[in-house]
Amino acid sequence: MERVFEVLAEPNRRRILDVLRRGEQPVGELVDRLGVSQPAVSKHLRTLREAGLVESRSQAQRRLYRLRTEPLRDLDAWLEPYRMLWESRLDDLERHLSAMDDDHRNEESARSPDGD
Amino acid sequence: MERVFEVLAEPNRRRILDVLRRGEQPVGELVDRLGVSQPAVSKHLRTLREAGLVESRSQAQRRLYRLRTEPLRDLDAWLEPYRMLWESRLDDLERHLSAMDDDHRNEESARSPDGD
DNA sequence: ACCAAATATGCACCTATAGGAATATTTCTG
DNA sequence: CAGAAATATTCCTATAGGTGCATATTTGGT
Repeated sequence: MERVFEVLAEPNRRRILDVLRRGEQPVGELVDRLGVSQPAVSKHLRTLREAGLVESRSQAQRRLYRLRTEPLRDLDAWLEPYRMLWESRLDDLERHLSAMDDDHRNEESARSPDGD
Repeated sequence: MERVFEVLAEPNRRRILDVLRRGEQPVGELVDRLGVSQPAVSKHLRTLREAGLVESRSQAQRRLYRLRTEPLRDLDAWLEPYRMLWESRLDDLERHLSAMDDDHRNEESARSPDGD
């Protein structure tokens, strides 16, 4: 999980994934679309591959890269408990309460029933 | 978006968010639970705060921190187009096709109608 | 006002990483 | 096998980030 975040933190890598969302692409295509040097793209692809975010196959001298969704599913899974927070509007409630009167409150309303 | 990924890449910061999911907490509580030095926790909290992932209010000498879900919603939104890929099982299809015959395919099947 | 408690900040050190330029590697073509 | 096309790797440098330690800051109590 840590690695996935680190890898996705790089803007050009996210751009690569964006492009690959449209389908398999050779490296040169990515170089053209991103306007980044070929070595830089290759390095990012290596990083992405090692993180399992892309995979490649060879076609003559070219390497065709495509997306792998598995790590993104992990990310989605990581996000899930947080998603529940805003979907249940629990955070809205919290924010509302604290916005009303920030100084005089104590912590009663802040702790969920599931204390520890 | 970039910043959110960078900030979430740090394991201790994710652990902080995990704890805050249970409700507002003072810094000392986080220090105890994480087993990380107090200055380290404070710095992480600062980073999280600047990224909008937490907010704090003062209660006497303590600062109570709580989660902010907004950046996580952004992350969720970023993830959405990718989620569509695996939910529609499009990625399975791609992988299947390329597994069948890796060498003889050309790029017709790789490009989406929305070329650029 | 002074001391203690809780938290934040500054500094130094180390490690990881992105990018550029040059070069190595792989694979096709003839 | 030679040469070209496409991609990968290496070396270098600059920069950012995490941690520990010491210290500054804020706030409450008496």
